[in-house]
Parts: sequence; structure tokens; C-alpha cells
Amino acid sequence: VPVPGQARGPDDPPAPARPTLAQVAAVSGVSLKTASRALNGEPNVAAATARKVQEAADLLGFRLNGIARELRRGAMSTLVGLVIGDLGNPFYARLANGIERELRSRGLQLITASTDEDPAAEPPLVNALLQRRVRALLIVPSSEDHAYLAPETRHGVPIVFVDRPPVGLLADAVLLDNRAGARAGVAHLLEQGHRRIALVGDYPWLSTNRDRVAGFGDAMRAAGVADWRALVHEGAHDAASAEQGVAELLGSAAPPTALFTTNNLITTGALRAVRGHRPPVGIVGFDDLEHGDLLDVTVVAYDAEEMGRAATRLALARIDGAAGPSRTVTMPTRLRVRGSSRPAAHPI
Amino acid sequence: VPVPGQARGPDDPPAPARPTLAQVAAVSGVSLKTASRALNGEPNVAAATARKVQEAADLLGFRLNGIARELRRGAMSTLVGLVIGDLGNPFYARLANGIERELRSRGLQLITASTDEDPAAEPPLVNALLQRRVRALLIVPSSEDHAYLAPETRHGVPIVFVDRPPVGLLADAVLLDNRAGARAGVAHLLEQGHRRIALVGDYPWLSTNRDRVAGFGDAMRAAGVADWRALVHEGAHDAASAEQGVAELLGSAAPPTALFTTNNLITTGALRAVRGHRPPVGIVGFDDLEHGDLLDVTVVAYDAEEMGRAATRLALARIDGAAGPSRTVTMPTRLRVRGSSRPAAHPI
DNA sequence: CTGAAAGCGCTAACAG
DNA sequence: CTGTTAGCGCTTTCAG
Repeated sequence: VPVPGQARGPDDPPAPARPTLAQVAAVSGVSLKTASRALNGEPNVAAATARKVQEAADLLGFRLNGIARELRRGAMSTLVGLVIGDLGNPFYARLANGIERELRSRGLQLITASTDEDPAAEPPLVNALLQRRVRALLIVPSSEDHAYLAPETRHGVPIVFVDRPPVGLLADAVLLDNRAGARAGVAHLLEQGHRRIALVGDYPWLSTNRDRVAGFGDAMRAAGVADWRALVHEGAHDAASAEQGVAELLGSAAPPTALFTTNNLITTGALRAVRGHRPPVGIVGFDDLEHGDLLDVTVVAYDAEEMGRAATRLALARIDGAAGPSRTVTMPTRLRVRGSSRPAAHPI
Repeated sequence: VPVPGQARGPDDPPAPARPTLAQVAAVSGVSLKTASRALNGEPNVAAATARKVQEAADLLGFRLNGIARELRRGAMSTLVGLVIGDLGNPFYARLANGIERELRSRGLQLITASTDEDPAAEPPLVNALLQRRVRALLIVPSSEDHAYLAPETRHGVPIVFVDRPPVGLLADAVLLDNRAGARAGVAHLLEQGHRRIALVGDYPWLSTNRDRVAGFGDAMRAAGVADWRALVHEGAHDAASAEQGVAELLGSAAPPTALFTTNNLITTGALRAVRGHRPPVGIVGFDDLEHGDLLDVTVVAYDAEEMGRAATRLALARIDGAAGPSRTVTMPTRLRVRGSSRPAAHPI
């Protein structure tokens, strides 16, 4: 219930201009600098003066202008920029969450820009963030060449790549051990007796996808499946296209007995497609799912939030002046075996 | 592969100070203002001059200082602030995604701050955002009194409340029809023959929870279940506590035959607790789940991303000068019936 | 303990 | 088409 007299809405008269420090100083009868000192809690201000200034500030509804302050203090904000695909993808959301948490502990704030995975959208967004003088930049790159960022690193803006490595640029990065993770997941399916394992993958130009396909190949070759390339089906980029792709695979002449899906969205689509299918189709997916336990699906898991934190720590270290060569942190994955990788119904 | 000579890393010598517009002007042999015009694509600049300036800028690695620009242009940024619980919750992530998309179409950028649902964390975060002179503020409030924001609305910063209404303040808001949604969900369970339906709820002081409990009461009373209050179990705030709570309920002397869970996290916990339980326990949950279709769970659904967009539109309208009384947009919910609300095994 | 002056990097007015 | 002057709101010298 709104408190009459205190509460008020957007219906009231237009905005009076915001009071400035000069006005606060005038009202409280001190100089600009004294007002500044008082409001910033600096020492060497008489208690009575400080109180007077504070009262004037409250009366006027004064709020320090952070833009002016930053300009004066050297045009460096307390903002850290993040460029990602889209926040709607749980992976990105968890990543952003980890980053935000780590930043918060340092009094920094996160500013997010989404590319929708459009490579052309990346440079303008990065540019907008740099223009805003972000303290550091975290990027899950969608573009294929990052040489355009070189002038920036030269001016001391730390840039950290997350999930996908930089191309044409040396920079800090936090990556996953995609190849080993995929290899372990596929090896597990092979151990269960599967041989005709189809890989359902994302766009082939994504480095993560390439590495996961490579891991798939490693495992298949090791198991003596020579024609594994014929089992690779790339090009899905969301749950819907993955679902359709898997449906087609299952309807083909020699359907796979198991699937290796290279990311969370594709796994979701695949799960939809195989629902109720007889005989059951084995599945191992890369990326943990929101409800992976309830869906009883075997996954190659890792801690996306920790990835975000690790990337942030790299950036913070650079902000703190850490020099030295660029570092790459590779995060491990862990095979989380659940019901979906059940023994093949019809081992060959 | 890094391109030698172009690529470089953080290992190189310390950051030369960033060049300013004055330096670009000096190098290209024009005045400050001409350089400004050229770089901003303003008219009335000779093509040759523009080129010269651009070259100097590229050479120096010049990047316009957005902070100085904003200060000069009136100390109003192109930032919109969002204060939410945490990005890790899929609901918040979807909301943020919708907001970000809507903002992007207007060239505005999103800055996010998480409270972790801690009421005390809210005011400082809001303050930090206002100090940064955000163009508008979107809040999913966790605090219980928003009178402290009154001075801000008076200075023309549009504030929009999302998901939960403001208290002690008149402001625009986008809310859900929680009560009707809950009523419909519970009515559906009643229609399936359930009578002993337990509500598993969040903290009782959350307005959304209160409204959903009220809707539960509406439906139960209408069905003649007088002692419905005894079936209300509030206080869960995450999946783990909900799981434990439900496990206890199911182990009690007179276990419920069905559950109404008041948000996504609680539904997840409940699903874990009832897994494999005999006889099966009916479930209707508020909030759609990431994999609701695969989990075959009946939910009271709504479009969280659209909620974010609607809230952003309200804010944009105010930015564009819309006056008038504060508006509240109430978004409808939709009962999405799936398998988990199966007929009661033992109707009373 | 307090104040006056200078200036962060840029753009808005006004001249030329 | 181009240049000069002023000043956004604040903090930082440097003097009292």
C-alpha cells in the first residue's frame, strides 16, 4: 500500500534537473571541495560541517554523478563487459552468473551484450563496450578472427576468451578439455556395446564442435570403427533442428543404436526425438542439462559457473597488473553416467 | 594460429596512455572539432579531411571516450540497470534475455546486478546503478519497502518493477496473474479427483508466493475442502529444501496424493522427491521448466522473456517522455497440462 | 580543517 | 566547410 505523501508515481510533473555538488555546497554554505569531501567520507571534515552537507544533499535528492567522477579519475569505469551468444541458453546464463558473482566481490559491475551467435554482431558490440571504457572484456567469441582486438590489448584492456579460443590474437583464455571429454563420453558408449554411434553436432566451424568431433573420432578409431566419419552429422544449432535431424537418422535404413550429442541444446532435441523409441537409443550428451538427473541422461559435465569465475579471475589479475605471457586455463570435464547410456539393445 | 607481427599478448610492455581526440587532431593537422565531426560521421566535412582524420585515429588506436561524451551530452548514459535475484535461476535468465533483446533494438545496454534475494543487498546495488546514471531501472524487488526510491522517480529515472509489485511507491510494473494461475492449476488437480493436495511454497513474505497460496485457497474452498490451510507448507526456497520437505510430507501419516509447487525451483525439488514413488503423486507446478515437456510435468506457464520485453517497453515509453499515471501490466498464465497431473490413484 | 583554481575528454554554440 | 570558446560535474593539486 503506497504511503500517501511519500509515495509518488510517474504521473507527477516533469523531472527537475538533478542537483549538482555545487548546489549542495551552496545550500549548505560551504565550498565545492568541502561538500565533496564530506559526501565521500574523506577525513579532515568537521563533524558539524559533514552533517550540514549531508542534510543539504538529502534535501535536494543529490546523487553523485558517477560519470563525471570517472572522467576526472581517469576515464576508467568499474564496468566489466561480457559478450556472449544469448542469455537464454542455460550455459551462458550460468557462465554470466559465475562472472557476476566474482565481480561483485570486487565491487565491479557486469555489462552484458549478446551477439545471438552472429559473427558480424561481435565487433560493434565489443566496440561499444570499449568505448564505455570497461575495465576488462570477457568474450565468448562467435567471430572467426580477433586480430581487430590487438590495438585494445595494447592499451591495457584485459581481454579473456571463454569457451572458445582467440584466433589471430594472443590472449588469456578459459577453455574446456573438449576433446578428452568427448572421447570419454564416446568410449563409454562403446564400452556399453554400441558401435553404430551417431554424432549429432553443431555448426562445423565452431571450435568447440570441431574438438568434440575430434574426440569422437579418437574413441571410435581406438575401438576399431574405421568408418566413423560417416556417422558424423553436423549442422544442428538448436533443439528443433537437432530433433528433426535425429528423427531422420532413426528413420534411416541403418539407424544408430546410440547418439553422442555435442551440446546441451542438441541433447535436448535428441531426447525429444528418441522419446518412446523402440529399441531405446543410447545417449551421451556434452554439457550438463538443467534437469539431467531427472531426465536420467548421461553427460559430459563441467562447472560452467566456475568457468565464469576462472575467466573473471584471469581478468582481475591483469587489472591488478599481472604481466607475463597469456595464460590458458583448461577446465576438466567429468563423465556423469546415468541411465541414458544403457547397454545397447542389439549389440552388433 | 596467431599472426606474427599483428597478434600480441598481455606479455608486452605496459599500456601507453590512450590517445585523445586532441592528439588525433594534432596528428592529422586539423582542429579538435573537425576531428570530432569526422569521427562522428557528421556532415560538413570534406571527404579528404575525413579520411586524413580516420587514418590518424587508426594509427594511434584512438577510441572515443564514451565517458567524456556522456558527461558533455548531459550525464545520461545508454545503460539500463537490472536488479534481480540471480542469473543462475532460469526464470531470471529468461527475463534478462528478453530485456536485453528489447534494449538492443534501441541501442541501449544492459547492466545487471544480483541481490541473491537478499533484501539488504538491494539498495546499495540500486544506488550504484543510479550513480552510474542509468537511463532506466528494472527491478525484481527483494526488499520490502521501496519508498527509498521515491526521490529517484522524481528526478525522472523510470523505474519498472518486474514480477513483484512495489511497496510504498507508485511505479510501473509488469506482474503475473499469480492468483488466477494458481487457482487454475489447483482446480485442474481437483478435477482429476485429488483432494489431499499439498502446496509446497516459497518464503511466505514473497508477494508472488502469497498470491499463489491465495489462488490455491480459492480453488480448494470452491471444491469444498475446508481445511486447506493445513495443506500449505511454505518456507522452501530452493530445490534441495523443497525435495526434503516433500520427502517428509510423503512419509507422513496422511500423505498428499498431489502437490502444487509454487515455483520452478520447488517443482524441481518435488520431482526429485516423488521419483519412483508409489502410488504416483500428482504434480502441478507454477513456472514452466526448462525441460517440462520431457519431464512430462503439468505447469502453470507464462512467457518470462516476454515479461522482460514488456517491462522494457514500459521503461522505454517513459524514456520517450510518456507521462500519465503508473501502469501495471498483468501477464496471463496458461495451464499446460501434461502427464504429471494424472488421475489420482486413490481418489477419496 | 577549508577553499580557489585547473582540467579530465569531449561536444554545443557560435563564429569565420 | 573549419576553427574557437566554453563548460558538462567532479576530483586534484596547491594554498590558506
